[in-house]
Amino acid sequence: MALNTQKPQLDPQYLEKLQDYYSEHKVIPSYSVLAGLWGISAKSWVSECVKRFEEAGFLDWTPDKQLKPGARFFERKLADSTVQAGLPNPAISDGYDLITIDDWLVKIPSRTALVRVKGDSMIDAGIHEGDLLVVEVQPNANVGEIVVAIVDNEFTVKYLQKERNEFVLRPANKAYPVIRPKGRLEIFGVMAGLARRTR
Amino acid sequence: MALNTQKPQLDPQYLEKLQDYYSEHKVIPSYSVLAGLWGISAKSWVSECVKRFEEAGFLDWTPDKQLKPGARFFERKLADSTVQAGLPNPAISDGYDLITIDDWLVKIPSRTALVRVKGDSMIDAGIHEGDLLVVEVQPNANVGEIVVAIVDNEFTVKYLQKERNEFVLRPANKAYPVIRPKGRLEIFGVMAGLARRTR
DNA sequence: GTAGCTTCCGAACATTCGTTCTGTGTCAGC
DNA sequence: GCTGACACAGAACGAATGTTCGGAAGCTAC
Repeated sequence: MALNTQKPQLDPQYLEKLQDYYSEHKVIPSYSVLAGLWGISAKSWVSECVKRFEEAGFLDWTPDKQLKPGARFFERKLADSTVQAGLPNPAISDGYDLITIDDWLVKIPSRTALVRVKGDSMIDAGIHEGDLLVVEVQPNANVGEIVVAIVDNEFTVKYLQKERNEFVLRPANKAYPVIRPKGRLEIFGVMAGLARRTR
Repeated sequence: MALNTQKPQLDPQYLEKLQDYYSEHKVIPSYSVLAGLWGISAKSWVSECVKRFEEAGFLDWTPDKQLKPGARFFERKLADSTVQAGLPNPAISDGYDLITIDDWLVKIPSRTALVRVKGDSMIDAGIHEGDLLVVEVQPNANVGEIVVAIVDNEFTVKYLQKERNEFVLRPANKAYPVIRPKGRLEIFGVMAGLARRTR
């Protein structure tokens, strides 16, 4: 006997279609538009579905009672490589975790900044030009960490190292020289992750 | 004599308040809420201001005539990283503030999956073990693209290449061999980006 | 069978939406 | 002092919104 799941069913395709719509327009549509999007012809049924998505945490309401994305709206499925059984159909298998990329990358939102990477001086550390560096903003760092420092009023991403009791910035690319700052080394923050877009 | 600027004035504070509202709720509010937000007591005037923001490219309309963020909505005021003295406020990515990292990486949510990278066979492409690969799920790909293929019931990330009219999977690491699949090559999707956590 | 769910449709309805139109106060230019 | 912009307020109005309710199918269980 199957145990009572308690939760009413909700069509994952509905959520996907709404997510696609949102990612295109950056707005949640009205019930009548949603009806068209989902192939439903009764607003009353849309209302019911919305309620379920709300209870599941995918949708929410503004203080002004307008529909908005909920906490779990931006979750993505994480395909587990080991448990894959031949079938390329992702809809069926249950081997998915759901996570949001932002939550995974950013631990302390208030102290986190994003910096666009310029140049290829850190290529050997797998940091490419155009990457978005996730930086935890703090005024100091440990030797060996990848830091974002401010040199000549510009951001620089480098390894932090020590050389004869002085801090130096070492690139991860033999074509670039080690930077030995004259005065105090000004650190903007420490690398906590990165995001890259390739398509 | 000043030349006629043509463009009517529009209060930058209005835009900022709307951006703040949006970044909190991820939705554009109605005219009456906007009126409250802007300290205006006539919807007619809100309508006029919206028109101006629309003409300036900050707001736009969905095909269903709903108000939505325009192309320039996510622009940042130039708090440029290069001109910054001392402590910059989180000077982000070139003039643009992202809604979320997720939004930057994922274009079609319903066809996007995340795959955890195993091994270092793509290290020369800047793909490290443990990285989260953003994959657009599709059954075929172009030569030269980085694909996620299913080989022996496991996900493999490799370059897709052609060799004597046969598809092969080439790693980006000289220590690994080229994979020449026996039968049909089963492609799970194409790499669209990646996320890495280093801390 | 029939009883009880669940899924979905359709109409009715008050509320809210955005537009339009008129009116008021202020400032600039002549 | 008059005129014309411009920035806003306020009312009026049809259209669109989301909710409620009643009912028609379909499936399951007994």
